[in-house]
Amino acid sequence: MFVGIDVSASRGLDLCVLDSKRHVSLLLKARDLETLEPILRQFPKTTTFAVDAPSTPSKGLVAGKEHRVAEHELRKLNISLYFTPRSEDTSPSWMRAGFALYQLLDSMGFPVFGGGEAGSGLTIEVYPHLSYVSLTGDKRGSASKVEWSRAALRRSVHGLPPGADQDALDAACAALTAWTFVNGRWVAYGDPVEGLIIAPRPKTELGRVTTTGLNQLTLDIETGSAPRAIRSVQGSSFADRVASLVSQIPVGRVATYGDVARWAGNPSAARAVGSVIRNRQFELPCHRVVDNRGDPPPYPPDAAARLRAEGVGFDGSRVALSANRWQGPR
DNA sequence: TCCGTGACGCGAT
DNA sequence: GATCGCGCCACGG
Repeated sequence: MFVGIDVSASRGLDLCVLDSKRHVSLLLKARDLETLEPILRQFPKTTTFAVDAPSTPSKGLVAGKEHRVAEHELRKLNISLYFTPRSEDTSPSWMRAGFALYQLLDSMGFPVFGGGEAGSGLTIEVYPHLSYVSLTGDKRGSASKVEWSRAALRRSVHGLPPGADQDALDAACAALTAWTFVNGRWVAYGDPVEGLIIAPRPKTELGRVTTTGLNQLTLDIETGSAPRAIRSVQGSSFADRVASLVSQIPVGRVATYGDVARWAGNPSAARAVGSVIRNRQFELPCHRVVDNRGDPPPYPPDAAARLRAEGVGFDGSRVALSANRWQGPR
């Protein structure tokens, strides 16, 4: 289940629920958080929430600026958005309402996604305007904002009431973005420390950051290096990220191709991970990367024996994944 | 460019 | 389970 929430101080909160087929199953407005809370508590643990509001105040990672890394990156792509101040107290009321919402969701067991593995049971920050741009590939032509929004959602969201206003559309857009997140069709902007903004993966390239963005950030997490305002290693390729990740799998642990793909920032590129590893087989501990069922790789020929020697537990000819799977960088 | 190629993953049978 | 089909995607020729 995918829940999008549009936060506004004056007009209240709009909530949209999408099922796995992206059909609107619920669309409502709530006056405030107290009104919404009992409804939120009814969603199952596998729900993914998407909130249209900043998840955290700025921490000053962008040198000399107040706004967050995500806002800095998006502005470079010509997408304007709210600037989040350094302190919660100086934030506008709708932002404070948003912070409270994230806090509530966290207490209910839906923490904010901070990099790493995408999936359900999380809360993501979204920015509907950005999602519309990703979906349509344009920056809104002559159409009015509502028309543009509705058109952007038409192909992807089913059962949207014709009378839906901008806030409702934004909530639906947020829910759709949650769907793309769980289904591996997303990109992230920003820095995990200052909040990641998730958007559907654009059909047309918005800018270089979209493709190199996530992994860079994943690498920053994994190396434990201090977060940088703007990732400096522009050149790091998917292959480099894969190599870096594989080389970090500890002795006695394994990862799946899919795991590596997710950590490298491209959840659906498991297959490509295989080809990258093959190209660099001699420089990597590639016996520690197994497939989804735990079958060891074809190279090196003694992969299984090596894993046993490292203490990895087996179930027949397959690695017992649940007990030996590496949890990933940080 | 464009196109074929896998050390994948998932759902259906 | 075991297989199969099909979608995915970074690479390289």
